Amino acid sequence: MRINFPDSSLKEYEAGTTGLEIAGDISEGLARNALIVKFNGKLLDLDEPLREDGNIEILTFRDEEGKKALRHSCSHLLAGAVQKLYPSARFGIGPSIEDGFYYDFDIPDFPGISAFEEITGEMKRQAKENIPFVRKEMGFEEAVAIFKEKGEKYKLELIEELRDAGESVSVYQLGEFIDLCRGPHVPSTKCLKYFKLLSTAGAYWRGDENNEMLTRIYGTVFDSSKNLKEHLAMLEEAKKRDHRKLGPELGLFIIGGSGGPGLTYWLPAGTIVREELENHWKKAHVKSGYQLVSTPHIAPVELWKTSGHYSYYKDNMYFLDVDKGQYALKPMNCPGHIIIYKNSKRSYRELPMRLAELGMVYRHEKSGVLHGLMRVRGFTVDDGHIFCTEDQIVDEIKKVVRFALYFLKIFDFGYSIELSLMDREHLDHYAGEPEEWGKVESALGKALDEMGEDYRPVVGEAVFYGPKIDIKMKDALGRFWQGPTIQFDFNIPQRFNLTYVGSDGQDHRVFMVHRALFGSVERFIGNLIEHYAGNLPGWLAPHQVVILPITSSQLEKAEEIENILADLEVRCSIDARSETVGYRIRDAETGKVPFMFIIGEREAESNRVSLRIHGEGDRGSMELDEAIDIVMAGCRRPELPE
RNA sequence: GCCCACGUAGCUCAGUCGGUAGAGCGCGUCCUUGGUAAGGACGAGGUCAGCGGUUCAAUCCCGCUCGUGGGCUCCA
Repeated sequence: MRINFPDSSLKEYEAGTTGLEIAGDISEGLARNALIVKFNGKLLDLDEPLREDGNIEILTFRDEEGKKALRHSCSHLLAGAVQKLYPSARFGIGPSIEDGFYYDFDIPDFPGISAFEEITGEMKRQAKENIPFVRKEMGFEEAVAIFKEKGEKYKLELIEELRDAGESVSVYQLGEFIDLCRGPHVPSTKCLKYFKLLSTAGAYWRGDENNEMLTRIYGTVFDSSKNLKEHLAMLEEAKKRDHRKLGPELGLFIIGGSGGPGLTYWLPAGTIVREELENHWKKAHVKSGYQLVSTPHIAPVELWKTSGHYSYYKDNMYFLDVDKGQYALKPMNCPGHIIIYKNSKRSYRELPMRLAELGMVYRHEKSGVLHGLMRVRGFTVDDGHIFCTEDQIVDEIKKVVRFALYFLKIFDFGYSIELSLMDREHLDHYAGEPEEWGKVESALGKALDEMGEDYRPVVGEAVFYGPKIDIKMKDALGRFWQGPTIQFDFNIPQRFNLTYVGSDGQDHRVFMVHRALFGSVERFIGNLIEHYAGNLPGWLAPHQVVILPITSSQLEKAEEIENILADLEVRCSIDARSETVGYRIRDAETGKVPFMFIIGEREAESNRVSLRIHGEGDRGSMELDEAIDIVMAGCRRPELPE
C-alpha cells in the first residue's frame, strides 16, 4: 500500500503494517515519542494494522490530538487504579480536558483528596508495569453483557445511546480494567509516567442537576518530567497571583461577606486603579469617535418587555416596585442607548452613531457561580453601541476590532479571534432573516480578512440575535480569558423599530452592533492583577512613589520633593515612620510601589535622591530631576489610539 | 440553584478527647535617628460566623441559616 507523509513524501508498505512500524521506519526517536496515528483523517491506535493507501501523520505529545490521547489514556489509568482500590466504584466518563483530564466515579464513602496518595501509588505501579491498552470491537449484546455483569449502569446508558446513534462499540482493556471507549489510546502505561492528581469535585452525571452527583477526580499528565514540573509551577504561580488574594492584600477591593455575595467594594487604592483605567477608556473612546452617554440603573419593566430581556432573562433580573409600576435594575445597557437613539428622528448623515457608557449592570447570578471579580452580581460593562447603515458595516467592524486590539496591546495581552456564526440547521434558534445573517457574517469575515487577522470560524456559537467576534486574551501565564466581544444584533432594531432616513427620504432599518472591550471593568482589573502579578503598570499604580527620609532631619526635604511630585500629578507619599529604612523599604516593596526615593543627609544637602525601583532594586544616587524624569517616564499614560 | 469541604483576633493559622482560647504578622504607645526586603519593649484586640437544640456546662456534639472555597450548570 502507498502511504503519504505530511512532508508529501510517499512510501510503499505491505498491507497490515502498523503506525508504530511506520514510525520506526522513519526514525527511532519518532517511534519512541509516537502516541497515536492519524490515518486518512481518522485517529487510530499505533498498533492498528493499516490496510489501504492513505495519508499518515504520526502524532506525539506536541500535537494537540496526541496530547489529548495521552491525557485521556491517563484517565483510564486512574480509573483502573480506582477499580482496584475501591471495588464498589462505578464508572462515569473520563475525557481529556484543557491541560489534563478527569474521571467521574460513583464511589460510596470516597475519602476525598486523602485517597490521592494511595491511588497515585497504584497508578505509578501500573505505569511501571508497561501494561498495554488493548482495543476490542464488539456487538451491542456482548458489550451490554460485559457492563451489565459489572453493574456499570452509567456505561450501559452510554451503550444505549451509541446503539440509538447507530455507532459501533469498542472497549479498551488495561490490565484488569475494561472500559467502554472510542479511543484511540497510547500503546501502554509506560507513556503515563509523568502525571499528577490535582483535585476532586462533585459533578452531575451528564452535567444534569437532576442526575446523581458523581465524584470527579482531576489530574494532568505530560510527556516529560520537565513539562509536568513546569505546568505544576505555573499552577503554583497562578495561585500566588490570584486576584482574590492580591486584591485585598494590596488594598484594592473586597467582595462579598457582609457586603453581600458577588458585590464589590472598591477601597481607596483600588478606586484609583479603576478611575485611571476608566478615564483612559473614556478619552480613547472620544478620540475614536464615540459619544459618551449615561443612563439610569433602573428602568420600567415595559422597556425590558419591548427589548425581549424580560422574556428570556428575567430569572437573572432584580425587580422593584415603584409607585404603581414595576421597575427592573438593568442587566444590560442596550435599552438605555436605544432610548437615546430614538430620542429624535435620525438621518443617514448622523451615522455611524457610536454611543458608549461605562454602565453598571446587575445580574442575579446563581450563588454557586460567583468567583472573585471574574463573576459578580454587579459589574460595569464598558458598553458601546454602534448604529450604522449596511454599507458602513465592514468599516465599523474593522474600526472596532482595531480599537479592541489597541487595548490589549496597551497591557501586553496576546489574543486569538473567533468568529461565531449561526448554525443553519437550526434556523428557528435565531432572530432575523438568514439572508441578512449571511450578509453580516461575510462582512465580519471580510473585515477580519482585510485587517490580515487570523481567526477561527465557529458554527453554532452565535447568539440568537446575531453573529459575533470574540477575542480571547492571553495573559502572562499563557492562560486565555474572555476578552473583547463584538456582537451584531438583528433583534433589537426590529423590536424597537430603529430606523434612519436615507438619502432617498425613506425610512430604513438601522444596523446595530454591541461591543465591550474590557467586557467588564471588574473582571478586566482581575485579569490585570493576575497578568501583572499585582505589579500594575506605573500609570495604574495606586502609589507611584514613596519618599523615605532616612532620619527625621530629612523630613523637610522630603516634603519639598513631595510637593514637586504632587504638582506633576504623581501619586506619592512620605513614609517617615519611626522604623528602620530596611523595614520601610520592605513595606514599599511588598506593597508593590514602583518607585522609592530614599533621602539621607548626603542627598538632602545636594538636591539628590537615591532611587530604588520595585523589583529591580537600588539604582543609586542621582540628581532629583533625573529621578523625576525616570518616574514620569515610568508612569506615563498610554498613547491614545490613532 | 445543586454536591462536597471549610468558617477561631484586621491577616495567616494553632488549640480545646465539652470546663468561654494562643502564636506570628498587622495595629497602638514608648525606646531606637537607623543607608536599600523585618531594631527592641510593652499593650490593646476574640459572643471561637449567626440562630436554635442536647448537656450541670458548647468554640468543640446535633440541626438550621449566612458566608467562603472546589466543582456541575451558566456567563461580562
